[in-house]
Amino acid sequence: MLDIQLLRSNLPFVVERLATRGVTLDSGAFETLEAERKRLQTQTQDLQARRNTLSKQVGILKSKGEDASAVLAEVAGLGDALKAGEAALAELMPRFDAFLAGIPNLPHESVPAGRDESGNIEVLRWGAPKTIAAPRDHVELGSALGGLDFETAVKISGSRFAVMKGQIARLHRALAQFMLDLHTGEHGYTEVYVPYLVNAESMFGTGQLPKFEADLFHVPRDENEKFYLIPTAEVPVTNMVRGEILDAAALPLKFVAHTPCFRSEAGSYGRDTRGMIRQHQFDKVELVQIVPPEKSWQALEELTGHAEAVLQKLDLPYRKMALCSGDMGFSAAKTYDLEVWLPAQNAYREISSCSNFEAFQARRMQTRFRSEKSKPELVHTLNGSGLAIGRTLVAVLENYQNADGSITVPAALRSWMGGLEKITAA
RNA sequence: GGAGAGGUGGCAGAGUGGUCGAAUGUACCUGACUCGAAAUCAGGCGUAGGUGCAAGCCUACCGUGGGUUCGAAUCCCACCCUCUCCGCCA
Repeated sequence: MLDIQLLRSNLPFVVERLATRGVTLDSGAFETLEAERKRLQTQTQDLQARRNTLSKQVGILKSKGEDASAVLAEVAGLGDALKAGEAALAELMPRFDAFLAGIPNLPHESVPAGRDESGNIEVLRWGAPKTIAAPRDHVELGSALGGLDFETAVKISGSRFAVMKGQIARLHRALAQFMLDLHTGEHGYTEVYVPYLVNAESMFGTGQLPKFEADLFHVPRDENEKFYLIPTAEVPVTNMVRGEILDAAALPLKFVAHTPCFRSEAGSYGRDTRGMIRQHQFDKVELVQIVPPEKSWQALEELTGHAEAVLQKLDLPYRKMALCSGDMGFSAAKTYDLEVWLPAQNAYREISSCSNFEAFQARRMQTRFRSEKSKPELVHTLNGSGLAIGRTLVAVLENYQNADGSITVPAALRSWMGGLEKITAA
């Protein structure tokens, strides 16, 4: 959520920054809402103040045993105007809040302008893709090794799910273990285990609701309430601090979590239908940081570096992209995507997304910290995949394939694979 | 699933219709005393919003949402959560 004060004091600036995202803010609608809000609120609060004063007088008069009927008559005269004002406010404020909640974050000044992904800027390229003659894709490799089975997954659930078996399943698990140990051991993150079903307030806090309900899976709880399956650990982990006023000395908070992620992938029916690239369920190791505002830009660089370290230790070629204004997510002020080399696609594909949300999520969550003596101040939040495990598995299979269809186990993973150096057909 | 108890400020804990945003204790901040500290004493100390150049003034908030009333932390209704006991369960 944007700072309401910023919209009031500098609406043209907000309009201009949002335009770089391809978003047109209806400034006329805002000005109308704001004028109405101001009129109703001041008027209603004046009436409330009058009523409170008179009601106090009633109490004083009655305690003295005096007649209060004149005051009671006056306060009765306020009744209708007061009720009408309160009702009008109660009707207006949700519309006002909904308008505000639907506005995406403003891109940071360092974000390149652009309409779509073609405007993204490559800021770094690491590692040289190996030359692989006639590379096979992960579906072919995994199936031949007896470790990837999409047909069975279709029977159990439907499309966009996978079954893994044997050493491939173990490799998948090894990747998660490796990433968790790296981030906790070398990057200073605290491992957390969190719920996979969350409430609507949490989804609102990180910005998935109200705009992106269609991308989420829902689980009914009772007639009035439902849970949402998390689309990323960002949601439960970041919301751990929702509504909190943190001690300044406790910052930064750095959490890492390994969770499954569930996405309905509404609106992407034709894309990446083959293999494990785009699934309804996938595992991810997520990095989350809660930091003081002045530290967040440095933290974004560090956090992205932590995700890059995973790729480097696995010796997987990748490039780092600065997303342009038009390609960023709703809540982000700036995002780096890491894209890993996939030989069979002859392309770099997204494997991590690292963002600084500045105070956008913190304001929705009301997460603040108390710097010495001053008023509570909103924190900044960041997160990034470190990494998406399903896609990392794909990258390992395709980049480490051998001519005979076997897979060399990357050196960094062998201690989690019982020392195994090569995966061959069972 | 059944029975009971309870949700009030950072924490503990009063308050059951009226100058209550809320006693008291504790923690914390400032000052006094002290060579310094402890102890003691005095003062301060919730959040959000509105308005104002500012000092300030005003509004809302006692789990959440409704209701009764001139007036609700307090009364009524619904819901949520926590704890204890029983049952079941990994």
